[in-house]
Amino acid sequence: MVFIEEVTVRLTTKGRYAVTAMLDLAFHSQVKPVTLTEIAARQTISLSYLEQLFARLRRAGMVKGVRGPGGGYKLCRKAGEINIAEIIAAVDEPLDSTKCGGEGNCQKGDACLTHNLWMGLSKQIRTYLVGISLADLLEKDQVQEVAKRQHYDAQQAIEVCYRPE
Amino acid sequence: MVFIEEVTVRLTTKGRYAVTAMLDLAFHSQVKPVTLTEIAARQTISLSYLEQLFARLRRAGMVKGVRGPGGGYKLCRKAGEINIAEIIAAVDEPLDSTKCGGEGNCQKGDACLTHNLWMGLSKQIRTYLVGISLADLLEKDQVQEVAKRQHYDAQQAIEVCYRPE
DNA sequence: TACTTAACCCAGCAAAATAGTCAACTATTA
DNA sequence: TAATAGTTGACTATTTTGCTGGGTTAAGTA
Repeated sequence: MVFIEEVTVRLTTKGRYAVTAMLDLAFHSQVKPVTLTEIAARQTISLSYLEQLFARLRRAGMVKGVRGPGGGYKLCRKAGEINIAEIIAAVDEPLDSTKCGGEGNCQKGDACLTHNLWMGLSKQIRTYLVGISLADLLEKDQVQEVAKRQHYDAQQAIEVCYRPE
Repeated sequence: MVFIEEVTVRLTTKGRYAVTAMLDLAFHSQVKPVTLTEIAARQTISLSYLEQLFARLRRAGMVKGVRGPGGGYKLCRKAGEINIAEIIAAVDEPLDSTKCGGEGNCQKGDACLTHNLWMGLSKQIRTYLVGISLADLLEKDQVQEVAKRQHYDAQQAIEVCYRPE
């Protein structure tokens, strides 16, 4: 299976709003749908801005809108099956970030070298965030464990070589 | 001991430029200082923008400028002692991110709950990035290969620019 | 000393992203 | 039918981004 991976992770206030809102939703929508008005009030985010964010989250298949009285938003999947990276990716524009798309025009190797280094790091960060779900965050105790485990894994992955002085 | 920790990590294009430039510097400044003009050319970042970024990196005590001919920038510390989180923190404005600074005005517990969840995650991400140094990135296997090839190119370029005495 | 180099500093500026308002719609429920 | 709440789009203000261009200052070199 081949994904066109979105390697570049941006972690802006926009993403923070989205994650915060999704956390709020995951926490409150277990009984009934949650209106954006409620989330807006609780998290002090403007309603219209939330509407924009949730339009994207909906198109990404992460939430479902229920119209009419008693309606609101609910999660399409379980909180454990929604990770942080996809929330951020849903609200952030792709912004391809590769000045030399793939290979082509980077004759000067140095540019591509550093470029690839950054892409590698970015991918690591992404992998890290993929490993954290909404449910992980809601169950605080687990979070710490998961975090430690993933930190270790990631470090292994890049073959850290700390030189003692 | 109490630190006023900068918990919120922003990962924007600005931070990417900074990390990319620092990687370039770490890679090339082992022999002599590297000019911003060189980095600008290699990484296709405007010189003036690099100047802004390096002004911050310098104030953060990560790089040192050497004036005059043969000058440029060099790292203040070893590449293994400079981590990604501090590079990003140096160029990004603090942007305190806490709407309820500490405790005060969050009577509604839900808001603070979600807020704390986010802060917890943000802190994890920060911890993750603190654990990755410039040296870690440079010491990846694939890098070394490319690096060897490029060392020749780089030398050529230097000999072209600077006439050997 | 004069010249060059390159860091350092600053004012401003266009484009983009951010965050939000307003208004009109549609689907659902009571 | 009326109220609710999602859906959509156009439009605005503010901030950030990335850059241009003009300097000044320190350190080498002829």
